[in-house]
Formats: sequence, structure tokens, C-alpha cells
Amino acid sequence: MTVTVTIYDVAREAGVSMATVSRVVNNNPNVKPQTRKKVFEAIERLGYRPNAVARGLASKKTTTVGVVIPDISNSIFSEVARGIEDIANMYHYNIILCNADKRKEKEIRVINTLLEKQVDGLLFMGGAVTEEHIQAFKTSSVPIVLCATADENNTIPSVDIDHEKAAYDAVQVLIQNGHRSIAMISGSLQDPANGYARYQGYKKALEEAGIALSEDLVRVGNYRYESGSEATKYFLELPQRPSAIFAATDEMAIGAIHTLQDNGLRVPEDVSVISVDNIRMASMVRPTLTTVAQPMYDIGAVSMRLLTKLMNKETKEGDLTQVILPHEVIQRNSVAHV
Amino acid sequence: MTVTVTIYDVAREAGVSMATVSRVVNNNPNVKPQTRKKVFEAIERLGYRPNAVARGLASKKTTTVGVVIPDISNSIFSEVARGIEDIANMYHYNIILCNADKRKEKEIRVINTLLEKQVDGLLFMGGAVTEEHIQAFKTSSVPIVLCATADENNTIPSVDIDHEKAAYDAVQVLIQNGHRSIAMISGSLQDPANGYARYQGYKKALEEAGIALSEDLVRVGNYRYESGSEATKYFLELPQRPSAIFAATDEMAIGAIHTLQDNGLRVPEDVSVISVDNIRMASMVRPTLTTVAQPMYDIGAVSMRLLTKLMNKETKEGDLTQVILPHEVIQRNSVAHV
DNA sequence: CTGTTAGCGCGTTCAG
DNA sequence: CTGAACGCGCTAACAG
Repeated sequence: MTVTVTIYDVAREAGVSMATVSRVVNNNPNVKPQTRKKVFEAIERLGYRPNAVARGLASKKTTTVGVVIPDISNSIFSEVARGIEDIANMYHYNIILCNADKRKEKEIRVINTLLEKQVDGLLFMGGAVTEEHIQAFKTSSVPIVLCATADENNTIPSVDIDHEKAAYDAVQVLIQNGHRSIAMISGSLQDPANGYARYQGYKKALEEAGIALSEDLVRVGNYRYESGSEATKYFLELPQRPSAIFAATDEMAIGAIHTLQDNGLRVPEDVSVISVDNIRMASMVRPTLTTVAQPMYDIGAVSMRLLTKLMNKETKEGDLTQVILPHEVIQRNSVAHV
Repeated sequence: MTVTVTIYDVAREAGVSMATVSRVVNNNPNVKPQTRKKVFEAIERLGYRPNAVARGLASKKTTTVGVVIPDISNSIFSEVARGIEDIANMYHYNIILCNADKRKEKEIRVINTLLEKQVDGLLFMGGAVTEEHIQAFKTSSVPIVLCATADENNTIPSVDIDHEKAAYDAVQVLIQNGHRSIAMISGSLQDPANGYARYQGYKKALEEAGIALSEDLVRVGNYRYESGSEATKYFLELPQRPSAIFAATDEMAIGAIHTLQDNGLRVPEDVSVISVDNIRMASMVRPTLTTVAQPMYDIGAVSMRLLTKLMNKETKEGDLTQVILPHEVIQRNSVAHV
């Protein structure tokens, strides 16, 4: 197809008007079967391929949605992305994918280019949702849903889990197993969901159990394996080492487990470890990791589904657009009774 | 922005023609600084946002490329995707991402919708490149590059590693460590790159070393952890168990390691394990996995870079467009001398 | 340096 | 059930 064949060429070839060709291409029922057939044949003969850009300009719909994601190479997010794409596909949308690394300026920038590209909707997965983000969202004429994040005031549609509760539940598992000296490897406290909220859950669980919070038992990591490892080394140098570690993410937990093992300690006999996420790797390490499962795929799928409803204006005023998906503790082998 | 403000509105507001607005928006130097300033102010005042769809129709360029990928939630591919997106971003392209699960019909389908969307280029990452694929590619007026695959006749631009050689090198490591009884956990032999080619490399290494190929020592898996585990169970029931296992992928290798350990065997003291890929997890298991590293990120980055050259017609006739990236064996702790 | 004028390929009234 | 005509918002010559 070196020369572009247009709807006009097809019309001429089939001996009808372009309006008719447009109708059959768009499955408009108001076409005589015989005419439809003629048109299809012409399309076949010419190898006609509809131009979605022209269609988009005329119809003001592109059937593509934008998704801004922190980092597609991170297994957490790639799982969410798969959920998004599957549902998008089901509703005949394509997705434009942009990594923004949780950096605000980049996030704002891609939001704007996505909007320029006239996406029919936007899925935002990022770090904090700041006032600037809200401003950017406001300039949008298409619906936006927050995916795996939420804004503080819950003014924007979103789907996420209850991070604080998830962390709380994880720490509860430890407490119910008799642990009192529980360390935490946290994420950045600037990160509202994976960082701050999970730390709050930890604090709350300790409080309720009447356990004093100790600064020495909290280290801030960057979600990755190595930082889990480093935090653990710190704990091991303490005069009295904790009997359990709660990591904000599985990766950090695995880093912790290995560092423990490398120092001659057994998990869970000597130290218990628990975390939140349930990435694939959690069931692939020894001991297998007890963790609170976050339904990544579903978060993606549900948020995309919500977005389709919003794009089709299927939601009525007052409909619930803040959805919290359930999490679940997965008992495996990294936690023992003290 | 509930009413759409167009280039025409900006022109009126600034007291210039739309051509001039177009020029400043597109950074055309032929505009008096003062005029430029007026236009920018008008843009600011009106909150004008260029419509990329209209621009695409008029200019026949969308600055977006399509990428068909087997499965974004698979860490191998998500790493490649990140490489693609980074370079795309650098050259101001966006990417439309489509999962096709290596299923031919789905691959063909998404190729067509991507082409309808008038992408400026296409990156194809899939299973086998069949005659049907070639036909679909031929209908394209935009360049296409195969990413982490290649067609049999090397007629289409591509970037990949030499899978056969990578497998060969892995098995060589085993042989040089004195192993003679080497099992393989293969991928599907229908899969040209990760399956068939890696199996060929295994065969060739054995042949050269004068080791007879034994059917019992080859199991076909599906690249995943569980199948590595199952294959290993099979090997353990053999009258004489192999002293080493070569897995076509890291995930299967890790499944093998754990199954070995669960059966009271030590890795690498009792059985050595090696594979190809070098996923993040490879350095996060105990023992850490010796493997042949495939530069996933680079494969993505280089293929995207190649695509930009093709899109800009920067490549001259006869330029090399089949690139093979180097692989490298990463010595870790899962292989021992026999 | 700036404005005028055609389309880009298609959806969508509105007649008939 | 079908066709004519307009316009979606913008780029790209071509004049001036």
C-alpha cells in the first residue's frame, strides 16, 4: 500500500457515495445488504484501510486512552498495566503508555501531551497527587481516573486498596504470633500510598497492641531489594535485634530475608518477615513469603472499566467512583510464632 | 476547557493569521520575536492546547509508534518495553502498547489496528514471524522492526541476541566445569528464538563435546517457574540423575533450583543449574543464579533507535538493519565443578 | 516575516 | 436506503 486509498476511492470503485462507504465501515444498519456487499468487495479489492486519525478528527473520538505509569519495568505496575490493557482491549480501546517515574514535572508533561493527542480518557498512576496535578486534570475535557493512588480529598474517581489497613493487617499477623519487637522497612514518607499510609498502618497496629514505637526500628527504603537488605543490616547491628520485620514491599522483604540468612539467621525461626504486595517472586523464594496481597491486575482492570463507564457517561451523578478493592493476607512460610 | 479553543481562536485573539500561530506552535524560526510573544500570550490567555489529531491528519505524522508485545506483565518484556519507551520519549514519540500473547491472529489484528491509527512506525515483538506476518507487514507504508525476534530470511530489520550462541555458551560453562550429564528444560520448539534456537545451542554444545543427546534429559516447559519445577521432578525420578541442568529461561531455572532443594539436594554442590535471561530475580535467589545475560533494556532501546532512523529515512540502502546484540555469561553461584 | 488558500480522510446532517 | 455538502483543527505550499 504505497498509495493511500481513501474512502473516496472505495466509493468510486463500488459505485456509491462516500457516505455509504462510511456507513458500512461503521456497521450502520441502514444499508441494503446488496449495497453492503458491493462495498465490502471494493474494500477488499483496493485493500482499503480506514484512517483512524481522520475518523478521530471528524468524530472527536480516538478510541485510545492514555495511561501514565511510574515504571513499566516494575512488576507491580506491569501487572496493573496488563489489567488495564485487557479491559481496554475488550472495549476496543488502545492505550498510550507513558512512564513518568513518579516525577511531578514529567507526570504533568505527559498528561498534557496525552490530552493533546485527544485520548478519550486518562488513567493516572503516579506518586502524590498534588494541587498541580488537580489543575492539570481540570483542563481536561475527558474523564480521568486515578489508578493505585487517590487524592487526599477524594474528589477524583479512583481505584486502589486501603494501604493503611493492609499494613495494619500485616503487622497484626505478627502481633498475633506473639511478636512485640517489630521493625519496619518503610517506603518514602512522601509517597502517600505505598509510603506514608503503610507506615500509618504499622503505627496504628503497634499502638493498639500497646507497643511503643521505636525510632531505631524504622528504616526508610526505596522499595527495592537492596534497600531492604541495607535496612536489615542496620537492624542486625542494634543491641537487641527485632524478632520480626514488616517491609512495605515484597522486594524489600526478600532483601531482608536474604540478608538475615546471609548472617546465619533462620527465617522464620529466628526472625519473621512479612510485607505487602504479593508479587510473583513472593512464592518463588525460600522460605516463601507471607504477605498481604494487593490485587494488581484487578486494580488495573477495574480502573479501566470505571473509565469506560465515565467515557460513555454511564455513571449517574452521585454514583460511587471511589473504589477500594479488598486485600488479603497470604499465609506462607516467613512468619513463625515467637 | 469545556469549549475547545482552536488555532483560529488564538489567531483572532493575537491579531495574526492561523499560519503564524501554527508557526510559533511548531517552533518555526520565521516569526518576529514580538509576534511570537503576542501569540504565546494569546495561547496562555485562552488555554489553547494543540490538537494532535488534526495535526496528524494534516501532516501525515502522528509521532506515535505502535508496539506489539507478547505480555507486558512478563518481566522480560516489560524491561524491553522500558527501553523502547525511554528512547521513544527521547525522540518525542509516544507508544501505543498492545499485548498479543504470541497468538498469531491477535498479532495480525493488532498490527492492523495500529496501522489504521497511522502510527509512524511499528515495533514487533512476538512469537514466530510467519508468512502471514510478512504479508501484514507488506501492507504497511511505515517502517517496522522486529524486536527480540527475527524472521527466518532476515529480510526485515530486527534487533535480537544470538539465542543459539547464548544457549551454547551456557552449556559450555557446564561442560568446562566437568559436567557430562546435562539435562535441558527447553521452551516450546515452535518458538524460534527462545525455544528452538536455544535447544539447538544445547545440542551443538553437547555434540562438540562428544556427549550423546539423551531424550530423557530434555523436557519442554512453558518458560514459567512451575514448568521448571515439573521438569526437574521428572529428572529426579530418572535412574541416574543429571549432574547439571540447563534451563532455557531464568524462571524455569529458579523453579528447578527450588525443586532440587525441596528434595534435599544442594545447588550447586549436588546439581548445577544455569540458564539464559538474567532477570532481576536471578540475583535475588539463593544460590544466586549463574546465567547468560540478555540485554533486555538495550534490545528495546536499540530497536527503537533503529526505528527512528528508518522513520527519518536516515538509513541508506544497504545499511545494516539486522543487529545482534552481545550476550554475556554472568558467573554467580549456581554452578560448581563436578 | 506574514497571510491566503487548499486540502488531509472521514462523519454527519439534511434532502431526497 | 442513499447522496451532496460541510466541517473537524491543522499543515503546507504559495504569494506577497
